[in-house]
Parts: sequence; C-alpha cells; structure tokens
Amino acid sequence: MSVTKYIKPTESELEILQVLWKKTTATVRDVHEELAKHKDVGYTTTLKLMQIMHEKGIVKRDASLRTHVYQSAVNRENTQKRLLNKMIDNLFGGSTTQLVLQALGENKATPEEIEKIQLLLNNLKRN
Amino acid sequence: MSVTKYIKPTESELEILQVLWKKTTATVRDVHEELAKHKDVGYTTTLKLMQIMHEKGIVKRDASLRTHVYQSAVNRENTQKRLLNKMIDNLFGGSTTQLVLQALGENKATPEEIEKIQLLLNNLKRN
DNA sequence: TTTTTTATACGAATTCAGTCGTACATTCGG
DNA sequence: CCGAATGTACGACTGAATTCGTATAAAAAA
Repeated sequence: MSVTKYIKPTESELEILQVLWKKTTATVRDVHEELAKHKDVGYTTTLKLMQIMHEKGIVKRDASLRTHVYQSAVNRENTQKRLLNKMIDNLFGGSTTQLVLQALGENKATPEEIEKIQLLLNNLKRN
Repeated sequence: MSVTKYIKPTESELEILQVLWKKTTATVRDVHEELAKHKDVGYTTTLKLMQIMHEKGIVKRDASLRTHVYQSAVNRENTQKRLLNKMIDNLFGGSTTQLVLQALGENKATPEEIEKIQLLLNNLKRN
C-alpha cells in the first residue's frame, strides 16, 4: 500500500520556495541573493538547504551544467492549502471562519479586494 | 535597551494553549486527557512540555497546591494574529486577500458563517 | 598560464522539539 | 499503617533543522 507522502516544508524551505515560485527557475545564487536581502545567511547554507530540498523531492534541478538550475517540485496552491488547513486546526480550533474573520479584522484589504471576496462568497452561497 | 520578546509557540505548545484558552484554567492531567483524545502521548511528555512553557513564560501556574494549576499567559487573539501575519508573509507573499480566498476556496463554511463574513466585509467597506 | 572567483559536495557542530524513563514525594483507599 | 495511585522534577535520547567550514573542481580574469 502506498503511503501518501506528506511534504511539509520548513520555514527556511518556504522562503526558498517563494523565490522559486516567483522566478519559476533559479540558481542557488539567485535564490541566495534574494534571501540575503532580508536576512543574514551564508551562501553555503542556502546551497545546503536546496540540496536537502532536492533529496526530499521538494525541488527539481537541472544539473547538466556546472551551475545547477532549480525549480519547485511542489504545487503552490496545494502547499498553501495544506499549511492553511493545519493552521486552522492548530490555532483556530478548526474554524475557517474564525481565521478569515481574524485575517480581515484589522487588515488592509482594498475595496477591490473586498469586492473579490464578496463575489466568491456569493458564489459559495449559491451552492 | 529592552528587546521585544517574540513568543513563538511550537506546534505542541499550540495544542496545549488551545486547551488552556478553552478551559481558562487546567491541571496537567486535564490538558493531557484532552490531548490524549486525539493523539497518543505520555503523561510526562505533556508535563514536561508545560514545564518548559512555564519557563518560557507562555503559561502561568499556581504551584501552591501539590497539583499545579495552569493558565495561559499569552493572549489568544494576539497569538493568532501574529502567526497569521507570519503565514501571510511566508506563504502568501504578504497578501491577506490571497489567504482569505484560498481559505474559503474549498472549505466548508456554513451559510451562517458566510453571512457573518459578509457582514464584516460590508462594515469594512463603509470605512 | 597563474590567480582568483564561483560552483558543488559533504561532514560536522549546534540547537531545539518532542519523548519518555526514573526518582522521589504526597495522597488516598483499604 | 501500607501499598497503589498520582503528582512534580529532571536527565537523557532521538531526530530534524540550520549553519557553516573545508575540499575540490571548473571557469573567468589578469
């Protein structure tokens, strides 16, 4: 029986994934320079992390050239959904609504964004 | 210069906090039995965790009796808000709306809950 | 061609979360 | 009173995440 593989990126891995999701494709140096903008970290640390992510199957890479080219191997939306659900369980007692209320509660959603959410809600009600 | 203390509960700590938030006040046994409903864990593990949380200042306790009585030392809404914002940054590129859309996207919010959210949104628009 | 820069690989250290066993004290039932 | 149950303290182990140093190869610059 095949066991569903649970990919649960760590925090550092998520930072890297964000870069890869945005750029589609990137070298270790690309990623590292992006990360270095916001935090103080050594190049080999980023390298190691990406190697481990490769072992885990979180990223793919083209190693045909000296400078390997990486890309994400996990779907962005799925990953978001899974971690979100976890947070809903862990922190909001399983209530999506509580999370949404909390998220919107003090935050700066523009009127256009609010419209977008309202549209979605209307569709949901119709079902 | 005082450094702002960053309380970042771990996953297990969050489980415990949920119980404490719900019950207001609880012994280790209370908490443990609540946790044991959903996962397999030893009593001393829960105890140890709560002791560590006490050292960290995440929970308070009354140790005047043999059986200590614990309660949360961190505010629920603040904690939720902080972790939520972190997730928004880490996983949704800083967009609250993206998170909300994703959360509502496939999830089972009841019509009543949807109403509640819509109400909130209408209020937000009015400002 | 020599030197410097840029890559990857890899081993090792550190830290932390989570788990539990064991020791020991107190309380409770009989 | 005595044994079982219940409580806290605490040390220790495991595994994972993170960090970085060093070795080595390749490429680029001088």
